[in-house]
Amino acid sequence: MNYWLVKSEPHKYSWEKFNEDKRTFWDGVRNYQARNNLRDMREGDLVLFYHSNEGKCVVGVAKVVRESYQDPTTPDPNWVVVDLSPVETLKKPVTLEQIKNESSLKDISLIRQGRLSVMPLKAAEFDKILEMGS
DNA sequence: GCCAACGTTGGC
DNA sequence: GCCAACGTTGGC
Repeated sequence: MNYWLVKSEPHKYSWEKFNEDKRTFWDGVRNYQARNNLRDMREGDLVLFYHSNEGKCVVGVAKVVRESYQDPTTPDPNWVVVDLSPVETLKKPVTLEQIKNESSLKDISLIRQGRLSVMPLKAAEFDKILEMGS
């Protein structure tokens, strides 16, 4: 079981919309490192959902329901998507500021590599953020 | 809206 | 294969 964090701008695709849809394919990744992370996702892996720009907080947990396949929005075979479904909404969103202030989370990619939109998390980091959000 | 960070592209 | 130019992301 692996853990991940994905970013979405809420006005582009929000957690609320995701919960209405119940399932979505995660498209729009056009960065090789993020793409490689998508390809490493396995069915059942858990994924934190982060709102960038507006909110700047982790708002919920999703899970991988279909492993990577050709991005249906482009014929370019370089790009893939995965299918995700919502699992639960955090009682309290965990803000970027809280994460920055938490010493055990200072090494996560969200902070160290701000522009990456799909990143792996260690189990301890994932658990810590869930704990902060409950 | 600005700008820093950083990935990508293309000329040499 | 280096590196300057350029584009994109995302925090502020």
